[in-house]
Amino acid sequence: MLRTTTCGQLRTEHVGQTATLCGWVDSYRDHSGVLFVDLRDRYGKTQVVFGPESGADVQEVARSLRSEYVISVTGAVAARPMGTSNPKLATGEIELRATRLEVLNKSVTPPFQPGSIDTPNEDLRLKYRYLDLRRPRMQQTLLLRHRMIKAMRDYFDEHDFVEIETPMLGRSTPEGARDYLVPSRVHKGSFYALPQSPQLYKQILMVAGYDRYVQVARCFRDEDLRADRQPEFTQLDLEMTFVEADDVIGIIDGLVARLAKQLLGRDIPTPLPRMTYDEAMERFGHDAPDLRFGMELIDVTDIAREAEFRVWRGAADGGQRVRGINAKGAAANYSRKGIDDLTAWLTQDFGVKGLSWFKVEESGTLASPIAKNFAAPLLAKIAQRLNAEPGDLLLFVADTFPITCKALYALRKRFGEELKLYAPGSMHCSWVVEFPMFAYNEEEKCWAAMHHPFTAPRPQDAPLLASDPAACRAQAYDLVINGLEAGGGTIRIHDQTLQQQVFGLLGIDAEAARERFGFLLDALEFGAPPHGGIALGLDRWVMLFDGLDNIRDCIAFPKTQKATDLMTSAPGAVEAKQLRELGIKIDSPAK
RNA sequence: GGGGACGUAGCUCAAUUGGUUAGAGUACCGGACUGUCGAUCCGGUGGUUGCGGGUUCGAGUCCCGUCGUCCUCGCCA
Repeated sequence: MLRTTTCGQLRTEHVGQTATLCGWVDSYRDHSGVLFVDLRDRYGKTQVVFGPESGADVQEVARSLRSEYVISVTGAVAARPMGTSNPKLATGEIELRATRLEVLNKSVTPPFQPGSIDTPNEDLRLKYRYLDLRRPRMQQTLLLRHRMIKAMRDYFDEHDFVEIETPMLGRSTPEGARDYLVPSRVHKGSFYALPQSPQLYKQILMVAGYDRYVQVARCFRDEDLRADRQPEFTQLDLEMTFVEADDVIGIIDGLVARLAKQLLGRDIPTPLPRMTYDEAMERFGHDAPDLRFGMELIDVTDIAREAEFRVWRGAADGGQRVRGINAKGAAANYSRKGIDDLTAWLTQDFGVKGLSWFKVEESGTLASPIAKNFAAPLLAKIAQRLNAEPGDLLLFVADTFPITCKALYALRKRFGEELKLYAPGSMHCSWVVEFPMFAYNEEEKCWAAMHHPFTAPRPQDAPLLASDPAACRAQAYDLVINGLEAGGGTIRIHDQTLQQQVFGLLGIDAEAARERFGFLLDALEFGAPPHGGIALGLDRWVMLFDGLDNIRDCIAFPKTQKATDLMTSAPGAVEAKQLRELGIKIDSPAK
């Protein structure tokens, strides 16, 4: 070992000992007669002192040290002189009085300093990721990530889960997200697909009798990125045999409580609350509601039917909905212009035709350009329904149910942030259950699976498959943390006949089903047990547990929004020879 | 594919309504300093304002295009 101690280790109890530290020069302060160097490694920072007793030679080398030089220092651990301890450092009571100094490696002047307070722009951080990852904040996150994965593995091991790896090179399935494809050299013109999730393999493992499977699984989806979406991400994937939805939910409840306690020192009572999909859409307009604050969606369609206001009345009479939210005390926060901006945003992003609004005046009356279109008793009804108080801002959308959901969900989310309706560190976990089996695809004029085609309907809803697919509910459950889908799973179909019926509804005929999932259908015929599972979005969990607002900060080497890696410049061109071997011709050459 | 924000010194930012030689902090270089810890003090280097066009007497500022980063809609079973 080149060191005896890390930079986060020494305390007053070590005073008098000799220690050798290695690390990066975080900062240096040259006072001529005495020099200070803060030495950093991932364990912390220790102040190293080069005084007269260090010797002229050592002092001279110390004077040449610059940011990010890698050095090894030996010296005596000493208590700092009275009044010079630094409470900001864990090692702030002591310092290392250097007697030996070796520069292990120099550094060119870094484009930004890992020890600096301000964070550089993200493109720079990504290009020099090795410098960015030296920042204590990043190290904290990656260490939390490690501890989380470790705790998860321990937890599942205690519950008899077996970790089994599944292939990265699989076959493409047209359902779901766009696949990342890998060309086959041996079979020219054929492609592997990187897994979107190990879904089919884990089901096969249940058929194979492994009873409880878990995997930290890398998954790939070639879709456009978001703050909480990367093309390459990690799932904590699991599957269980002889279980019902409650069993899977119960296991995850236990995991959530364990991790919150172990990683955050926080008590989360279980069982976690549950809400049906229908209730979530009605009360919050979304299947992953942020329950850290209220501001629920309120329906006023019945009131709209009596209104003079044509926009409302027309919508209500036409079978659409009029719903709104009460932004408590926000009337003063949003000027006429501010509300116009909200309207423009909702029009652009969600296709609403307009935004109706009222400000509640001191007298309790509703003020708005559209107020004249409402008889006084109706205004009173609206005020009462929304629990309006002076200073409140009431906003309404009159449109189809899906559009009112999207627009009001977005408004509610935005108000939650802008009006600071929840404490910064707060965390709320819950389940949304009883998802519909199918969503009708208007463009393709066909049913699509809400989760995936292997999801089992609730037993009591199985007859609806034939009569009313829209009403058929799945044995599906999503874990929601702070308004983010943190995981989702289902009980699977283990019966061949039922599976065929669902394929039929999805427009997958027998031949196509055999072509794509023949191996699974075969497996279902060989004594497939009832089974179900869930996949947790591990990157998102880290993000939520660490109070971050984007997934890139939870991943050591993430991609940009255009799915490139600024450090390695991936993706890049390949040699013509490589393409020839694969039998691939490029249509439009890369720039 | 659509909408939006941003791009100025190595870095973080400023620059009035289009108007003189584009500034500050920090980093970097040199000097001073024996207890600092975001050290301090003195001096200095550092700029094709992302790139390309255009409008104008004059463009960091306005317009068009393009590249990059981010946010977002579509998309993400």
